[in-house]
Amino acid sequence: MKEVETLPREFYERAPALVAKDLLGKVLLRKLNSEILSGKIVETEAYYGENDPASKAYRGRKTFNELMFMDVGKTFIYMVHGNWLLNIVAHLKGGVGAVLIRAIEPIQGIEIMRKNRNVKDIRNLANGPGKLTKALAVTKELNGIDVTRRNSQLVVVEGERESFEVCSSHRIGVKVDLQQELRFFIMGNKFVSKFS
DNA sequence: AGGAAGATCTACT
DNA sequence: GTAGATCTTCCTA
Repeated sequence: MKEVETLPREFYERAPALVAKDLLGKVLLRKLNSEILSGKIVETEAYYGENDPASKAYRGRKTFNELMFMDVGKTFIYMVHGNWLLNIVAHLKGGVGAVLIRAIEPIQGIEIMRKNRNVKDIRNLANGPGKLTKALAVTKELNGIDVTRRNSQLVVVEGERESFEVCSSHRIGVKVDLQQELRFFIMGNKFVSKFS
């Protein structure tokens, strides 16, 4: 079997907004027992630190959010409204931040995702941050794992070479958003949670 | 102990 | 398409 190259750690050592934008089109790969589930990342959001009221790191470093202050390229997973949300830590050296993965386009293991989600429609499998984690069986157990390590249960790899247009908007569901638009998605992709 | 939280599902118009 | 109930941690009092 051909080895897939994960994205290098340096990829995540940049401003969260840049990383969020560049993660579009990459492939999220979940190894579950002997099965492989994967999907193309089509929607992301960037979160910062103490200047970002919507960020979990807004009120400073705590035990539950310290991953956002630490090594880039690791997962940061937490529960909101009964859903696990998957972030990848990304920031400049010494900075704070993470990128929320909001939606993927299923590629491999679609039947398993259907089972995990209990829905038929492919478009409805992973077109939202909580749906995607359920489809890929991502929970707090995977918190803090390194997505740049080839043998992690969750990794991010390079996708197909293809061109697409990136759109941006304000982040979804946040009470107080920043002026800058920090949500990014692939224009016209059917698996984006919502447009506008 | 209580409530807020980056959401989702269901049941309607 | 929209509104409302409900999902389950973890924070803050």
